[in-house]
Amino acid sequence: MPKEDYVPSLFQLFRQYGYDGATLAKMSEVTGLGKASLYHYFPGGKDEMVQAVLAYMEARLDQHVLQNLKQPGEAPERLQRMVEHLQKIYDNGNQPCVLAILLLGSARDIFHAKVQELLAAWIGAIAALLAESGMDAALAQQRGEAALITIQGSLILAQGMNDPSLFQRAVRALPATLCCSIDS
Amino acid sequence: MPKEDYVPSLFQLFRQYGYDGATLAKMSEVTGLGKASLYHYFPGGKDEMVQAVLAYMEARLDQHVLQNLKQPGEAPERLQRMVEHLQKIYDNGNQPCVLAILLLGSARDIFHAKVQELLAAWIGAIAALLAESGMDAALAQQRGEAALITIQGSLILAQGMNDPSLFQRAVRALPATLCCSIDS
DNA sequence: GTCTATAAAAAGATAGAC
DNA sequence: GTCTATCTTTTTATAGAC
Repeated sequence: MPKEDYVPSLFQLFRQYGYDGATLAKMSEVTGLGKASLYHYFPGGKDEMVQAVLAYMEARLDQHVLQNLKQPGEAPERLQRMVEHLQKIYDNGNQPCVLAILLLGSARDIFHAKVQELLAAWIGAIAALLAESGMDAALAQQRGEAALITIQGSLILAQGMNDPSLFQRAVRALPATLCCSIDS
Repeated sequence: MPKEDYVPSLFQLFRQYGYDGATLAKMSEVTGLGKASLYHYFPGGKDEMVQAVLAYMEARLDQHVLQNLKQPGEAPERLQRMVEHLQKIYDNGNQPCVLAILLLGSARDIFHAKVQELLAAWIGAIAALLAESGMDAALAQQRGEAALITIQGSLILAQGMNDPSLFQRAVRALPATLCCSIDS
C-alpha cells in the first residue's frame, strides 16, 4: 500500500487529538499498522506524519476550495460552491480544523510557516474573487480575512456549544455577506 | 503561599501549550515549585490544575467582561468596555484563548461541560444587553453567537498569520456591528 | 512491508525526610 | 510546605526476524 492511503486516517487523528494527543499507539490503531511499520512509511516519525497531513490538507483546499473560487460565474455563486465543499471538509461543523489545532499548542513553532501559507492562500483566493468583481482591493483583503475568521470561529463555537448548526449557518451566510456593498 | 498564587502561571502555561503539551516539568518551571509540591496544592494532578485554571478564567470573565456588560449606559458603550478588557485578557491578540485550546484536542471530553457553560454565559450576557436595548430576542442571541465567533476566529487567525492586529480590528468593530439594525 | 521484541526517554505520580 | 528520590506507565523510536 502506498503511504498516501494511510494519510486520511492520520489526518482525522491529528485534527481530533492535536500534535501532542496523537500518540503512536493511536496511530497504530487507526491505520491498522504496527508502530514499526509507521516508521517504515514515515522515517521522520511524528513530524513527518504531520507534514504529510498538512500536504493532504493543502491538496483538499486546492481541489475543493481554491479551484471552485476560480471557476467562471458570479461571485456569490462561486462562494456558494466553496461553502458546499467546506461542509464536506468539516463534516457539517462536526469536525475541527487541523490548521487551528496545530496553531494552538506546543507544535505551533514547528508547523507555523506551512499553516500560515495555507491560510494566506485561502484568504488571497477569496480576496482575488471579490476584487475581480469590482471590489476595492484593500476591502477585498479585509473580507477574505473576515471569511476565515467566521469559518474558524464558528468551528470553535460549534465544538464548544455542541451545535454544528452554528457552523452551518455561519458559512451559509458568507456568500451574501462577503459580496455586500455596505459598511466596512 | 496560597495555591491561587500559582494559578496565573498555570493559566498562561495551559493556554500556550494545551492539556497534553503542558507537562509537569513545565509546570514546575513556571511556578518554581517541585513536582511533589504541585501535588501538595493539587492532589488531583493535572486535571485539578486545569479546573483551577478554568475557575480563574471564569472569574476574569465575570469581573472584566460580564460585569461591564451589565453596567448602566448605552449598548455600544457597554460593549466598548468589554472590548477594552478583551484586549487585556488576550494581550492585544498575542495570546490564544484557553477555552479554545481545551476544546480542541484530547482533553475535550473532560472539560467540555465547563467550557460550554462559560461560552454560554458570555453569549447570553451579550444577548441580554442587546435585547435590553430593544432588539428581538432571537436576533440578540444570534448576535451574541456572532460576537463569540468573531472573537475566537480572530484569535485563531491572529495566531496563524502572526498578526495581532487582526484581533484588534475585529473586536474594535464589534460594538457597532452588534448594534447595527440592518440585515440578519 | 510487516511484525515482535526491546530499548531509551519522558511523563505522571507518590513516599518519606526535613 | 518543599524537597530528593523513586516508581510506574506511557511514549517515542529502533533492531532484527520473517
